Amino acid sequence: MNLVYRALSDPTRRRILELLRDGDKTAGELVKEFTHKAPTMSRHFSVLKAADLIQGDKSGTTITYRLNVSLLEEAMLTLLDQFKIDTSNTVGGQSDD
Amino acid sequence: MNLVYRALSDPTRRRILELLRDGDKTAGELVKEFTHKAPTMSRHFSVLKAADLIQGDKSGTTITYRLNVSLLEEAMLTLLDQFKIDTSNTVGGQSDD
DNA sequence: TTAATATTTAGCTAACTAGCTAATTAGCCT
DNA sequence: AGGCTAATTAGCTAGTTAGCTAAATATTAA
Repeated sequence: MNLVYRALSDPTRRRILELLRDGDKTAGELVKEFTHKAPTMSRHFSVLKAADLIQGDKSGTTITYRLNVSLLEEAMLTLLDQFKIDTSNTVGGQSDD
Repeated sequence: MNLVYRALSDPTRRRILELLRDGDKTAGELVKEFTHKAPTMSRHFSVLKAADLIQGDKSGTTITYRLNVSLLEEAMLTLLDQFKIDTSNTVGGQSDD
């Protein structure tokens, strides 16, 4: 869980996750969306992978990254639960406590 | 918002927030709950204050810290929203855009 | 095998962070 | 004023992190 917090603590990594919400992207496509150099982005990818928030599928020389939606959701909900926050007053939420 | 992520990225600070969920506590009371020295804890308090997650009320020589529940909730919900997570379908849900 | 491309790893630096001790500020009490 | 307590600020160190360039790895194409 700590890896998830660490992963989310960087704005570049949060932006990567947002971009992947709109569909899978290759490492190169993601790099183009930022001003950072490829090696810098690569390390961000591995931090996200370590937290299990994304997953990379290698095909030939390109790696396509995919958001691990369920794990991100789970992480978020665990986070909410940790602070006992009731989501019933938001989009589609239901009370349970 | 970045300050919130930064604040949440440290386990000691998350634990402080959890403790404050159960009621207000003075700086000294919080210090006793950890093995860290007072100055270390004090800096954690100021990080949490900078993110507006807690609030300190000084009365005499003691400072009572209180969780800023609504801001924590808001931060969490903004977080969920950023990743377009629907809290009604919990884990393994469907996409919606 | 050589070249080209996609991506990562290695190795560096500057900036940041969390911990510490010592010193400081501020209020209370006699 | 002087001492006591609560808490913070100052200043240090060790460890971590995010950025870079250069080098390595791996795959495809000629």
